[in-house]
Amino acid sequence: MPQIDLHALNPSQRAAVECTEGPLLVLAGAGSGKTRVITTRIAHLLSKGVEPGAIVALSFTNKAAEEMRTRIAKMVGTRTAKALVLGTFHNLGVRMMRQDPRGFDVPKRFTILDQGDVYGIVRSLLRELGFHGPGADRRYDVGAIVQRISLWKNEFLDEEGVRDRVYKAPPNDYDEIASQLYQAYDDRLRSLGACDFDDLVCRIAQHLNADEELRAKWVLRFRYLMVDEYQDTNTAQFQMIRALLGPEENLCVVGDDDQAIYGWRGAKVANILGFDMYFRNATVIKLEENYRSCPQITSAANSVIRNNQARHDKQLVPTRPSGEDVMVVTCESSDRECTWVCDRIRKLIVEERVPARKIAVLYRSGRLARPIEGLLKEHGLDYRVLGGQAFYDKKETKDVLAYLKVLVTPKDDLAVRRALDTPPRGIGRKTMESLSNHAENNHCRLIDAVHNCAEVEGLTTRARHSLESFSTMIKQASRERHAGNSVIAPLHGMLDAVKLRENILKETGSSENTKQRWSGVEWLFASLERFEERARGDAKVTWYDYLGSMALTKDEKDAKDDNLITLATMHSAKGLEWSQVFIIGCEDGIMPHKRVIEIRVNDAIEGDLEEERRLFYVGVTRARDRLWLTRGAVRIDRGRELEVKPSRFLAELPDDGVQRYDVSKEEVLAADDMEAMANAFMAQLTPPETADS
DNA sequence: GCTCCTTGGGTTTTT
DNA sequence: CCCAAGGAGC
Repeated sequence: MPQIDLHALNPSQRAAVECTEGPLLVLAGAGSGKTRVITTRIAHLLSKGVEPGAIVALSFTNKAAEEMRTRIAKMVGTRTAKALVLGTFHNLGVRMMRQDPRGFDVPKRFTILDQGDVYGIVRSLLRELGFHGPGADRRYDVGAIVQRISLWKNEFLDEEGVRDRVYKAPPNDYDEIASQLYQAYDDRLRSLGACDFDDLVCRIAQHLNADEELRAKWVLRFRYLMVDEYQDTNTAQFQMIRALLGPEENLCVVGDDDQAIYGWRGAKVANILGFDMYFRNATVIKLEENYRSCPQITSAANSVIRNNQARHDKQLVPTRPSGEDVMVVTCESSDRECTWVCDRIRKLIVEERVPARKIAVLYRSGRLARPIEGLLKEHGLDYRVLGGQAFYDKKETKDVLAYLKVLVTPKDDLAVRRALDTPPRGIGRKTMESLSNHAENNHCRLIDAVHNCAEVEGLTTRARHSLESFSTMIKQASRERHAGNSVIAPLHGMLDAVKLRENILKETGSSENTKQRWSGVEWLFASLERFEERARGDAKVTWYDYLGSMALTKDEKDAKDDNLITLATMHSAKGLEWSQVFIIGCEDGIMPHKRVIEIRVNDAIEGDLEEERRLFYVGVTRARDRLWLTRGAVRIDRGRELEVKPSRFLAELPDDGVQRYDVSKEEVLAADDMEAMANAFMAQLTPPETADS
């Protein structure tokens, strides 16, 4: 039995661990030991004899889930930890669908689309429906449409519901177009036999709610549910949880409404704000003791977040002794801000001997990182950048994966299409159209149309030749694969034949960039090899499993061990902490962001000032020991210079424990020092008649 | 069909 | 200023 040291916990933490029955809301302030409570609670359930397979713990990222598993494994052993149902919402969704495809109305072997696939589909629908392409009056932002479709889907709207909502709202091109695409998009996914990420949650919720028998089956299996980062759940996720809940309602949610920063992608703070209204018998436990930051920082955080209306009343109570004051630093320009911050970092590292890994620069938008990156490089300081662009998969990885899929799951039309597309081989829109027409008319897959290209109508000789050699290549590789019982050599062969590497080289230009890109491909091959090794030992492991897990996992090379300065958006900084933190660009228009203050047509969601404040709060609470909030009086934005006001959140900081500091004045002050000293000298000779009070 | 240039748009991101 | 997508011209 696991050894759990309950005495290492404070009273509220212990209460959260020991409250195992019925609905429980744990409001876990920043730095309050949340993960520890979750893991200990699971260990406690196990020690009471609950089957590991009956405990479900859901989180939002693979990383969070992984961390949970490692920490639990340390307490209860790897064996037991493995038996827990522990993962992301999407992960659990896939597992359930795989186990019972019929129940959830998906094909036996459905594919999972990632962001890039979805963009591609919406882009081609836009063209097919005449919104893009010849005769179109303007170009539309694909992302704005994808976002709408996703938001609507997560609210379980059908076509009619969407029309209703759009009809009621003020007229907006994007709502209009997205509503017209909504059904077509869903049809397209079904004809592809595919699910997007939203489906993995929505369909579970919908089918469990519609089918009591199906629901009963799953409810029997899962007896204790836990959800981490509950403030980030959306409507679909809430419905999924609710549907999995048995009559005992053993649901423990952990989160912090003050750190809800994903409203723009559909998260509903209302889920956590209204938890104790929805579950009337819910226990509510607040974890307010903060083990992370010094009192100056917690007090700054408290003082800012107090200004939000919609929140559970709570505070961060510091447990650490007094430290350094929070610094609010004003510079005359964004350039000066950049040099000042980098110089301060250099001093921290060189003079104060602070390890680089303890330092972070946080910002509202990725663009602000660039000048800092440049200057850090000049100083010879190494850094890593979190968040930013890498969110939809790297092109080259997806290309290689497409060729792999053509080999192992050739009925995947999207993969065939992608492989045909890259690198360019004289097959364009026209040819592609002829192929998919043929496939549709003959009720076959795209790959069959390629192999039978002799029968496809409307092809140029050139295109036909190109298709023939593609087809030969695939067949040859496929033979090799079966002969050698491995996919690696034939895959390499294909990639060499189409000169994919050379193509990447040509596209990227800079050689450093190319090296980096190709290293992603090498990583992929290494993972392929590991997989084949595993599959040889276990016949149940299939390519289908591998590809499914690829769609849901990223190649995150954890640079935790490297001693690097961190640059991060405040969004991607959530859940992390550093000893020394700089938050740059503390200006109105940047933070809060301009688009929150003034709404634009392609914004699907109304800007939320309170969410911006929460984001600032998240940034502030990342700091353990020292915090600098910096801004410029002038910002160089897209080549033009703009006068900017200080962030309105700076005015919400307390006077105690905060020092305001003007970089330009300090320089002036240095010059003025002489004069000040002279004055003091004079004052000594002729004391002032009145003293200020 | 491919390449280069124009055009328009620029917040945050996980699965 | 900097990037990506689409269209014109080859």
